[in-house]
Amino acid sequence: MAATIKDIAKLAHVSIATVSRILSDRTESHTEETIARVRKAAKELAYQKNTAAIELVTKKSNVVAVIVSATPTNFSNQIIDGIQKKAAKHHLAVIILYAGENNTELQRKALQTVAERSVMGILLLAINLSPANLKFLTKSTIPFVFLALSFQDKTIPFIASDDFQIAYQATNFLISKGHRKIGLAAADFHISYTGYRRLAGYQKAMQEHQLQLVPDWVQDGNYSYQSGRRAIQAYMKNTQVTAVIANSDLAAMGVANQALDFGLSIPNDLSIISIDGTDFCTMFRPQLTSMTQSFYEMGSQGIDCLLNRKLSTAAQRFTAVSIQERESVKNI
Amino acid sequence: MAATIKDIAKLAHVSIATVSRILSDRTESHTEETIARVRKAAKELAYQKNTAAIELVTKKSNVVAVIVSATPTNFSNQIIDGIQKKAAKHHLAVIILYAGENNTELQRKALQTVAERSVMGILLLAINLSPANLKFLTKSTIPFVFLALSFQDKTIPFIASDDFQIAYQATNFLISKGHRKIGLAAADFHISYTGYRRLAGYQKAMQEHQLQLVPDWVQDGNYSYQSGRRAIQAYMKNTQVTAVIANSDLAAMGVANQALDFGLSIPNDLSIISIDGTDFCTMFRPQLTSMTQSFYEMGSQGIDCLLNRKLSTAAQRFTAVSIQERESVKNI
DNA sequence: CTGTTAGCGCGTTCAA
DNA sequence: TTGAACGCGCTAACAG
Repeated sequence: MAATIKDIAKLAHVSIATVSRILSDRTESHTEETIARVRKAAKELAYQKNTAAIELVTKKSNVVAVIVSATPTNFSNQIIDGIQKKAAKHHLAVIILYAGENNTELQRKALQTVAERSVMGILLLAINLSPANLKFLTKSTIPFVFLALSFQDKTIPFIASDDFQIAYQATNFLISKGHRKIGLAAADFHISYTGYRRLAGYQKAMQEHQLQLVPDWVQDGNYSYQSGRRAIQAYMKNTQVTAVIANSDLAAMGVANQALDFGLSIPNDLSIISIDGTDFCTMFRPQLTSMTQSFYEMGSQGIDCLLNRKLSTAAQRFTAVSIQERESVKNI
Repeated sequence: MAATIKDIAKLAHVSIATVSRILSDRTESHTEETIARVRKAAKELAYQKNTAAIELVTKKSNVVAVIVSATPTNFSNQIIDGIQKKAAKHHLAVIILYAGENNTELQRKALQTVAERSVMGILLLAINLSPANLKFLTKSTIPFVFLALSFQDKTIPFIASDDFQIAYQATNFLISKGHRKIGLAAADFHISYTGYRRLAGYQKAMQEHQLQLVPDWVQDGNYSYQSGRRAIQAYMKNTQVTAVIANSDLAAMGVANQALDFGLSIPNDLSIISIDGTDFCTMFRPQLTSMTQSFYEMGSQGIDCLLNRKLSTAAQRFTAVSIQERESVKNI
């Protein structure tokens, strides 16, 4: 079977303690000759260290767990990319677990899995934890940070965009283009803090410009493609809206396609600004103007945060958002 | 710190062996009363089992590792979904590791990570392993299966679509619609077995119909959006092609957009059939006709395969492909 | 029905 | 500079 340090010790005629030291690069006080002999033996036996044993004795782990939702978002890849790159720099291994979409059971299972493995930290990508699961997490002593999701609670660490600002700026942008009747589509305004804040940002901008707030212009959803379609289906009874803020790129595509299906032209009949700014914005026609979030940065900072955390500081950070003008918003 | 079975034993006034048995549901020979007492104590201490310790002694693991490439494909989610569902049924935990795109270094690192953890199996999603890494994997005694990628070598287990058939059927479909000048775009025909087989299927179909094989109609690439665009850029010098087979949905979108940018209409001026059939086919306009692969099924069967493998049987299975007619192919 | 004991593979004192 | 011995938390015989 797999070789152990004991085998190496035997082959190299040294003690296991010596092997242990040398293989973990604690070579300060060892003969060049011994070191070489041990290394050679290790290679010969194709030695693979047993992480379970190491973690058992050191009570440490160098893997960070990323929990992602199977949600219809597509920015996860960018975040994971950021996580991956930064983690590699610090010699951390990263494992990813799926937790379904608002599935308490699956969330619990994922949390359980990582807790049993005593990972060094947990990154939660756009995961809306149930209260019970959140409590489980906070009690677990494992450092964690939420990514791409913000909280009102000051004790929960997160790295995300300022959702109020996103919607506020998007609305102002549309207003600056001459729009007065602006829809807000496909977010869970009454469920998540994210949705709540975006609604607030939108309302603030509208009010600051003495613009009418029509309830029907705000269409609930879950950031999905279908949510986007449904928003336009609802607007149809009320074609006054000249521009809509879609709460995800996927939703924006749904909005656009349903509008197209209704015979509307974009952006001539309807302007769209999308929130996220992933690659799909340029792959769709017309190319989607977007409020672009710094997903890569979120992932990268997530690792930093885990590394620096002394188990007490609850860091809450906002990453930059910027507006990318493409083809889906028209000056009217 | 975290409670151990020793703590529970003390609290419940039993031995650690009893605790161990009860907590792992080996309750056959235990008093209802003891069981209750132990369970209560465990709950009280918020006991979390230490997986590292368990794996150390049992030399078993119930986690399967999935290695995915950061490649510009988008079907991974479907495969992972299939893996997840089937794994849950068997009480397996799944962890996912990224291995970059044809990055030997990252591949090695991912392989190393899972080898050190002695997972119970490895699923490789569309990963083109370097020869050295493949050798490392085969020597490791850990069961593995490639997903969405086939091999000529009969000893390498995989579950994938029959790439020859995919291209053969796609080509025949186009021919049945009246097309004679058919392009094949955006695969790595001279690098991967997948590309090689698809090229062969295409050529076979063309030849069977006495159709001309024009080298320029076959455009190399890497399944990416940009590959798709480049193919059309190349065709421009040679506008004879009336239909193209795009080797991925992303590539198909690239093909379509570049054609659009050149002023072509789809499918009037150019028909497109896409290989993959993910959600993007219906989110794109015109909706993409596709050769749809059974990705979910691949993931699901991948777990079965791992479970049934006696470390010797090299299973090679093909999953179904079907053609979904949508809007991007025109009868001429 | 339950307890005792011996490791699993490794890092870490403490001596030598 | 090196080695012997202990223990991390747990399971698996083997007693009783």
